[in-house]
Amino acid sequence: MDDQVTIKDIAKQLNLSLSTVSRALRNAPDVNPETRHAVLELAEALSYTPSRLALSLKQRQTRTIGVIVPNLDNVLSTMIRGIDEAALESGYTVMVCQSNESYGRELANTKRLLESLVDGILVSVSSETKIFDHLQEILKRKLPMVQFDRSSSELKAPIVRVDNVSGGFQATEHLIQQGYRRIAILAGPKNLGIGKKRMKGYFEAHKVAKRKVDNDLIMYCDFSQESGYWATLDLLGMKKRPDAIFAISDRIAIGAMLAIREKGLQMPHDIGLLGFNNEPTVQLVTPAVSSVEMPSFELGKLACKLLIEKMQRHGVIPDDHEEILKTRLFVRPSSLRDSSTTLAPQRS
Amino acid sequence: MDDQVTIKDIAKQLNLSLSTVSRALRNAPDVNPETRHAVLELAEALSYTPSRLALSLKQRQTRTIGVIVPNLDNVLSTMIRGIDEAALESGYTVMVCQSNESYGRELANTKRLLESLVDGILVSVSSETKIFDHLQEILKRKLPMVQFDRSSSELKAPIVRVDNVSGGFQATEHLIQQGYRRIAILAGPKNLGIGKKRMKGYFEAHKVAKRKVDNDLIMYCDFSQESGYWATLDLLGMKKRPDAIFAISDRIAIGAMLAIREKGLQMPHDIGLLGFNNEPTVQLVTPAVSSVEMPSFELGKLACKLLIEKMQRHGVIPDDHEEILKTRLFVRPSSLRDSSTTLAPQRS
DNA sequence: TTGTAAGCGTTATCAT
DNA sequence: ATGATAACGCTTACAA
Repeated sequence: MDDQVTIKDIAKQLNLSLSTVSRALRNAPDVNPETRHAVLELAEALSYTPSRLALSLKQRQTRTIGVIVPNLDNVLSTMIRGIDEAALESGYTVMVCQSNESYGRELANTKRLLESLVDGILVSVSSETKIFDHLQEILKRKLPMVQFDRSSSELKAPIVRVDNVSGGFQATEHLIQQGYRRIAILAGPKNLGIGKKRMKGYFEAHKVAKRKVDNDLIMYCDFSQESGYWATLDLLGMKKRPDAIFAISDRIAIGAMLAIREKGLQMPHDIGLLGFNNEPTVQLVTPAVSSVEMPSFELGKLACKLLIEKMQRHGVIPDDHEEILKTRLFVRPSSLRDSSTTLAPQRS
Repeated sequence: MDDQVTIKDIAKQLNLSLSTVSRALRNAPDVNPETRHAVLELAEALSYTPSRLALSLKQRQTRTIGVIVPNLDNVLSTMIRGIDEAALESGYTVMVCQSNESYGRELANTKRLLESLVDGILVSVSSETKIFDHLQEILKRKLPMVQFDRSSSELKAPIVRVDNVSGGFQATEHLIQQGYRRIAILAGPKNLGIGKKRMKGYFEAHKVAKRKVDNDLIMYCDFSQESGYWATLDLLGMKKRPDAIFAISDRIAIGAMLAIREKGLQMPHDIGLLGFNNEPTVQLVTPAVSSVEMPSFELGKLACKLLIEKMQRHGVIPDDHEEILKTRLFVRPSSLRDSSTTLAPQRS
């Protein structure tokens, strides 16, 4: 196909041995300055590029990190930016595989990464994934792995995530403080850890405020806007409808907003609304929607750094290591009923 | 690091030669069924994974496609999904490098991909990139390359993009039909081809309608929401202010919307607004903003298919090949002043 | 300071 | 039907 320039070509033209050229190229100490100069010059002239393939095969490491994500939404894109940055800083290349929320694709991707001999893997588990065999296989091969954002306790690998319990607590506490009394939660898919944790915070906040939770106000749904919409219509159709809704993602919250609008209810007066992720969109709708922000960029960066540490200093990071980042609540008009409360600082 | 299971291990345990094992594994015709069976069984038991590295080195092809993108925004994420799908269908792996709109990063990424011996490259040029040396280098090495979405005529490589002139035309024509007379354009960065083309459509629509363009209504800006905001404030501060704004991206349009709101003007009555990309956000703001949609998923998929074709059948696709997809206008309340016009079909 | 040769995991060519 | 050997591009003892 393409005639790659190799060390051989340089050696031949300069009447040197392969080893000498190799050494010159890598600035080894024991090589004649003139020789080195000649080699470097010719390499430049031929626009020689070392073959990472050969190098990797030889050294049995690729300096590549595989990333498995369920999609490329706003939050994950930001995390990947963080991952990218950390990887670049340490001279690693990142290979992103996106499973489109499908178990089958995640399986295929994992296989690919395993074959490609990546040096380590960052994974955020697809919401659809219930079987972890393929990821267990990674561990079985002793390939360093770190979970980020969405994680599973079935996998014995370090986790970097936000404190979802605390995030759910912040959200619910705020709603309670605003005088809302029947706070519903749109909790996402029933089996998803992230949802369970945010819901735990929701319960804790109620407990601290000495309030009971009405179990009818707990609604499971998909992660889609559609699903948030339908779940909310259900909620609003109840005889004793909720006076506030905490959605565990902004996407779901937007769906809820559409349903609320359709029913002609006013936010924040008739009903309060609060989401999670603080995506740009929630600032633009009317009224702007309150949301819990997670430090996505930092989270990605940290996860990657942790993985690199794990890769380079084998065994230093225990498998049950958890790195937990704080969330931050952004209060906006959708949940601000009590005018005596001041708005939290907003992003520009 | 990790003790990979190789063909050698299998050969040793079965007292076979490497070649036989290799053949058995690949279902070669001339191998004893019993032998094959034994090999396959042991391979399974040891969870043997072929080394793509060794294979690639041998065959001088990686079955990997490198993708260079300026960022991972909504549009590009969707395109990448399309790319992914096409690649998967043909058994290729995709390696996405995101330059974060920075020339330096794009340079580093290109170098990496070149070293990694990808079989082909899909590139969407960063808006900041003015020097194309690194991409020229790709061509110089005869590495198959296809440009998608944002492209440069300086690069002699096929292009897959939408018809931006026609998109700009659709947008402007619609605004004219709605009775707007002073239509401003937020044209993005001055040197960007995509902006120039959409603006060309803007001029053509005026010409067809036999209207003059007031050059004061042409505003250049960044691709950011911020920039759209400030540019719009400028526009609205003019003595003869525009009565409609066509923004060449939704991000910019949202910025414009914020400025319009701030000035207390009503859409679509006082001023019309229309964006480009049809991102989910524009449907959610009030009023919902009209936008020109480009078929991002299909575009990515097509670009990838074209690249694969170019890789597999060398020389069949000429370097000046252009694949041009149609845009589609979604009319929403932000630009719907004339109530006799019906709304175009919306997405669910 | 430079050269020789073995090896990374695989396949292809030629023998047997 | 199976085996031996060279090769892909590079590094690295060891030797000169």
